[in-house]
Amino acid sequence: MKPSIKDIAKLAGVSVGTVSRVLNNNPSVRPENRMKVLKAIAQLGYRPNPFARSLASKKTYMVSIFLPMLNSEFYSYLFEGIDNVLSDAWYDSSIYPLFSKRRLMNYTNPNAFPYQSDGIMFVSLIPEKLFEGGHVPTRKPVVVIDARSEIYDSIYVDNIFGGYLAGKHLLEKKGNFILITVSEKASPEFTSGVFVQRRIGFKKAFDEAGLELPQDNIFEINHSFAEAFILTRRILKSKQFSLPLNIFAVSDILAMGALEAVLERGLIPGKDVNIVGFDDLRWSKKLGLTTVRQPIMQMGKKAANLLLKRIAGESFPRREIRFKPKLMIRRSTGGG
Amino acid sequence: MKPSIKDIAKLAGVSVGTVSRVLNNNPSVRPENRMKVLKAIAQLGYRPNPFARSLASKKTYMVSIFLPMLNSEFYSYLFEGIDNVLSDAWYDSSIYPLFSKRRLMNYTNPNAFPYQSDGIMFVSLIPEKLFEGGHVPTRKPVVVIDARSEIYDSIYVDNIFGGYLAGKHLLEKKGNFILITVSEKASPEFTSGVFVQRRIGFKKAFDEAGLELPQDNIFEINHSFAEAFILTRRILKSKQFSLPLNIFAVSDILAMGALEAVLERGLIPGKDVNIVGFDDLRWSKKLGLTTVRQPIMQMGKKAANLLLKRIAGESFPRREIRFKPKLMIRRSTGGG
DNA sequence: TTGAAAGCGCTAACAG
DNA sequence: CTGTTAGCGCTTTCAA
Repeated sequence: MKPSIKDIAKLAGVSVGTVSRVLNNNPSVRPENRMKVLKAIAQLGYRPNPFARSLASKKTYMVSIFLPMLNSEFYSYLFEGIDNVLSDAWYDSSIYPLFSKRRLMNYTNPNAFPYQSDGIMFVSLIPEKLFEGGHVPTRKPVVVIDARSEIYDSIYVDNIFGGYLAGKHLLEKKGNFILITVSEKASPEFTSGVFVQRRIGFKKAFDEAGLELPQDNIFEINHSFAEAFILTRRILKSKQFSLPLNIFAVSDILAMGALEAVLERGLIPGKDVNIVGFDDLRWSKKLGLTTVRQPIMQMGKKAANLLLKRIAGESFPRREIRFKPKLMIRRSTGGG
Repeated sequence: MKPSIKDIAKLAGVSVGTVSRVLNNNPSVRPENRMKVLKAIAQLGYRPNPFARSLASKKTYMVSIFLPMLNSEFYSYLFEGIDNVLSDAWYDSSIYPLFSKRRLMNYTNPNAFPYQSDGIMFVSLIPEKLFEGGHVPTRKPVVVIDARSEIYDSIYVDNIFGGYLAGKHLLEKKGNFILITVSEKASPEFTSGVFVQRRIGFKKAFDEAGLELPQDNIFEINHSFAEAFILTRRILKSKQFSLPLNIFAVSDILAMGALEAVLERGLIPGKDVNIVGFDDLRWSKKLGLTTVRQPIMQMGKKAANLLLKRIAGESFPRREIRFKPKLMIRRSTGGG
């Protein structure tokens, strides 16, 4: 059987109290005893049982991360940022995908597993929309990423401004304007509203220019490369809009789909059709996609640091950190 | 403070033993008492503390899933399958991404968090390569998915056969043959070898046909849409190979990149260039990509069921389940 | 600086 | 069927 703290105490010839103290870096242990304990630990390959530990101490050195889904590069970067700072602080993290009512039900219970962690992160999810009463059913610190919360600390990019940047840039071009966005109506609780905000910003640029974006020029689809591709192909085929065409797709995934359709028709991106995306994923640069960059990894780091502070018990007013996005001009709108 | 089992016992006027019994659906509780307990539970909104529970019972009703990364659609489907059957059995699951030595280090400790779960899954990872000694540092049941293990139960698709199917199909075409594959040398421990196997199968088709695939026709890149795009563009531009060209890309992601490059050059997929991918992700069909289909969700379900059996203590020889992949012929090779 | 002992919240004999 | 009680493996007073 696995050795317990008692075995270590016995082998080291000290009490369990002392072993516990060296385990917790309590300075009041005679160096001599500390050595004995450490030796015994090494000898038996002992590792403390985290559940027992946290049952007694109320600490887990764990952070739980809730995400709406797993299949976007966005979350890889974000996680990388989060994990970097968490690891430095000797925290581990685990991920809980949240994409259905059924899954959500599990997390309605204040004693659900994820809430045993010292801190919780919600990514691209708004707790207020998820739980009745608007609160996450836990007293542990919560920070929200890639979405704005009224109750919890939140870290996100200024999506309205991002949409605005995209609009301003495209409005320098001639031709027809099209917005490809994502319908968030199907399961609004699992959605953060970022797409709506990008759209608002985009429209704002039009307002400023005294122009209007007709309803017919706005297309709502699911968030997938393929749907954007199909849609754009249909648009180009139908000749419903004359060229040049200027497309703002509310994410790089969508922009890529649009770009592919443009290429398929033998049209020239940046000339016949201008395309702007949002995110600046790793491949966007390589594909020459003009896009609105989010500092994804930094957001992750910032969020992790903030959560760590809350866990440490630091008390300060709810913090809301809004990053400024940046327009990256590339070939898909005739840039470098 | 949160109510504990004692509070329930007191309020219901029974002992903690009885409360525990109703919590665990032990039939030997008088219905009358059961009702009292249930009522008290509802009244105080009581939920048992999972750590205390598992400390005493050695059970967690949790499964830990290790993945190499998060950004592929493949894992979404797989997780969906897994989660379906796990949820039915009242199990919850959490995900631990494994992509760096540093992260791996955490999981070298037999008392690490993920190993407190009742069962462990490794996806696209080979435990034998990950841990010294070749064993996962736990006695909990382990099942391996999307990779073959010599020690643990494993569920995967016959990648060699899949590659073979792709080869056979392409060999019906005229012209030059190209293989786009993924280099797994950079961090071999975090890799399962599926790409190598697909390549082996592909070569086998050539062997059978008495043909050879020259080294110059094989390209190794990272697993990304963009790299496949860039590579294919370069190949097409250089005119190093005359058309028609027949490309097998070892994943749909890569195949998509290749397809995009083909379109960009104004060439016709299925005529000038034939492309075959691997996976059959959701959008592959929409894009008309010929590909080798893996029954991803079924694999997830199968794996979860197997793990559940192991958790239940069923003892049977190590099981190895190999699914047969299926070729889906579409426009990218001139199909429907 | 240390050991003894009382929990943390629960399960699982055991006796009745 | 039920109450009592001894743990699970650890932390944290409290004295000494």
